[in-house]
Amino acid sequence: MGRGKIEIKRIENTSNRQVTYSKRKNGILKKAKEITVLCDAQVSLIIFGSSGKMHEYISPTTTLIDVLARYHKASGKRLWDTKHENLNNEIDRVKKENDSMQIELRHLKGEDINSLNYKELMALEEALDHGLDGVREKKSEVHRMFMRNGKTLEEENRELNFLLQQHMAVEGARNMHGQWI
Amino acid sequence: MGRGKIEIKRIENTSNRQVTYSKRKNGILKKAKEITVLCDAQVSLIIFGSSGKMHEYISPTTTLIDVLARYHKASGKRLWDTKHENLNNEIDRVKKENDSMQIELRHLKGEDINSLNYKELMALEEALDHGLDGVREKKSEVHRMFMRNGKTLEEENRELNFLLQQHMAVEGARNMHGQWI
DNA sequence: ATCTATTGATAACA
DNA sequence: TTGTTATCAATAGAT
Repeated sequence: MGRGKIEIKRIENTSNRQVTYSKRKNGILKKAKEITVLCDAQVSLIIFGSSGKMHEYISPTTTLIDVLARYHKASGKRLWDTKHENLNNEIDRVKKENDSMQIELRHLKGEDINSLNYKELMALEEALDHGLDGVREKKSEVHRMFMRNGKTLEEENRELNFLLQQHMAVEGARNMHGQWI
Repeated sequence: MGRGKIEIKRIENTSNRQVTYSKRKNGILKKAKEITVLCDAQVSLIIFGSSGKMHEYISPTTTLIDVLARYHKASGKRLWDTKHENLNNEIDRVKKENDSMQIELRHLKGEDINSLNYKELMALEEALDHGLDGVREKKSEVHRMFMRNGKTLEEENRELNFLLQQHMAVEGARNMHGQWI
């Protein structure tokens, strides 16, 4: 329905495609509104263009939620049950991860190790030893850092003391002067 | 667009309304398919006629679920109820738990401990020491158990050997008997 | 965006 | 419903 017939296949020219999208999108929205009014129909229309921008029309006599509820009833297809299920699966997945970490943590703290065999205990000991090495090394590193800083602070302290004494000396002189006048 | 122009308002004649509904419904579905193909669009179209019968079109490149997810993202409107929000909260909660355990685990393994202060490092060292004590104790306990079990096995072995010798003696006697007949 | 020659959709009718 | 067809509406290509 235009200056020439077109085949219904992807329009390769990008700008033509976008223009056609815009025109036809308006056309469909208009048709949706019309059938709503003319025929008491309820329409839910959601369109995403290739740019990703969304356009929608929901008959004013209903809501998307309501349409989806009716869709569910009419088609039997699950919509948010599926969503629901996915969320539950996600929770299960994360909780399992959680549990195994929980167990590993307990083991590293020496708890719940009755069920471990000798080999596992050896591996655990090794892991703890390794961790302890790292922590002790870092600890002494921090300690050294602290000592170095402590030295600096001591020096600063000395300097501040020196300045304070100078200051007090000057103040003392001023006060003496005041007394004399 | 027919033998006469019509106003866009509810068609009062029921059968006319139904005929128009049927034709226009087909028209919109066709348009939806066309824009999908021509313009790489994704369309979700759900129509309920006044009879209550549902018709739908979802672009084959997507699913209704996906469209609804994108709708949620694009419009910010919530489609899923409190239940789903609760599930999402649960996921967040568990994931946070996960993260903190992840961190604790790393610390116990001597990883990512640069950000810890001296006090924290001391606590960590203590925890590791304590864990190591527990593991070593259990290890030696298991070792002792094993040794004791080893002894038991040795005894069993001795018994089995004894039984076997008895058995062989009996079999040998039978065979000898057979030869004699 | 806007303009139109054409094609496409459809209202009335059968 | 389905089909036909005179008309109106949508739109492809051009500006």
